[in-house]
Amino acid sequence: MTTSEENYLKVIYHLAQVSPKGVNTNAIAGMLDTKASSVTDMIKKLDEKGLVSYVKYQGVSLTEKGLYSAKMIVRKHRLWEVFLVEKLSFSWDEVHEIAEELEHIQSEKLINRLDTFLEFPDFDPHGDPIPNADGEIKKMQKKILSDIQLNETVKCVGVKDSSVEFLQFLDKKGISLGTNITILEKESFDETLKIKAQEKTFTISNKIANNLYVQ
Amino acid sequence: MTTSEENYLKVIYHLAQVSPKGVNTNAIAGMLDTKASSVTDMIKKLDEKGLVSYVKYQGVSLTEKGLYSAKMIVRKHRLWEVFLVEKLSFSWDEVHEIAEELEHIQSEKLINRLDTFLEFPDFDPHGDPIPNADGEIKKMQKKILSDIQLNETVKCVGVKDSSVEFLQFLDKKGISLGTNITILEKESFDETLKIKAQEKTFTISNKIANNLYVQ
DNA sequence: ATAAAAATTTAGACAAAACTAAAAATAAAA
DNA sequence: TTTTATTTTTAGTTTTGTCTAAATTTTTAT
Repeated sequence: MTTSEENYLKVIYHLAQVSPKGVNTNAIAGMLDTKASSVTDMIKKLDEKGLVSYVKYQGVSLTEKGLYSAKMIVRKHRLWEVFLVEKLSFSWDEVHEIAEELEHIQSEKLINRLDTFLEFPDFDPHGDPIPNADGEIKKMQKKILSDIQLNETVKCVGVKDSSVEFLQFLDKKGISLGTNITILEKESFDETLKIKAQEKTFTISNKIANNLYVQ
Repeated sequence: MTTSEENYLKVIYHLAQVSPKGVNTNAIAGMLDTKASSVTDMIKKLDEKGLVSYVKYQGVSLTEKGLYSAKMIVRKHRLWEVFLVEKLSFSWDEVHEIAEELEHIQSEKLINRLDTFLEFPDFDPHGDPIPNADGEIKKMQKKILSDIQLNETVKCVGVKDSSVEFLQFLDKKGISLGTNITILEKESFDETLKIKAQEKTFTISNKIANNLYVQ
């Protein structure tokens, strides 16, 4: 499997979480920063290889084989992210880009040894679950910060948006995985929240609160 | 720089160690398992990029820029090999193939962090030197086992041939880096050596003795 | 010194993965 | 239900890195 094919599978996998009944061409093109026509070409190729099932104009979905392959790529990506943060002291906003390259290293033995070395982590540095060697994924029960009641205290367990900008914003506010957050005020007009985290009190927008997973 | 370009640079670097006054097309083709005509094409491209200097029919050599790039690729390859052996418990005959992929991961920060994590090793699992971040290489003084005198005891510090077959042969005999070897007999007719290693006595051919570095 | 052999380069072609522009199919709106 | 807009696909090109076959240069041998 080429790097390009792997990237397509991975993107289809992620998009299928949101739209399980067929991922559309334009969405894939958007994620891969490519053109719809290129997507059509590649999808045909993946269909021939039995990795996706594709009906013209009807969108695309992963076959069982394709789903497993996609999960293995995600597994590799997330395990490498753990390695980068835990062993090489990278911060959580630096690891995605590097893992995008590392996820394409082939050796299955390598990734399983890495898994052992890291002591079989269940979640990556952004709180996303790591599929095991069989493709099984541990679901974490989590809520979005905006759905938490006034005066409740919750623990940050993940981020929905893991862009560099968002992660660096959280760093600036002292919020990382495991940080306790208390809801002090809820402004119903603009959904702004006044919260306390790391002994500091400050206000966050609804956009921020929508992208924080808590427990 | 593409993976393909990097592979050419690396091969030119290795071949230049043996023939410093111009590496020839066919040799490169042989190492890369490709055709001479492809090599010519790529060499022209590398020449235009200022990585090699090339005169038609006269062979190719690395420019300063190309030499540095090549050393950085070798650095990455060998550091990853150390990682695989030291941290992921791979054996020395398994790591080359995987490192061939890992050496193309771009991030300079990654490789320097890895270097730190591994505590700045000077040599890889085959005894080959690891260039530092400036491209400097620590030379190890070493001899070939065939040049050692009768009754001397030496320590294995590297292998000239690091093919899977040779390394597995050494494993079978219990020889690894650091193993002490004593020359018990030298058969002048066929250059065969009777040696003692790991409390066992056995005979090795001249071909074997020529591929073992000792100190 | 010339002929034969070997090495190298050129020319033209191909596959993968992308692109542009145009055509076709589907979805949305009047 | 047409018409319009959007999405998707097709057709034809481009780039990268490779190939084969033919031409050229260099080296070796007679």
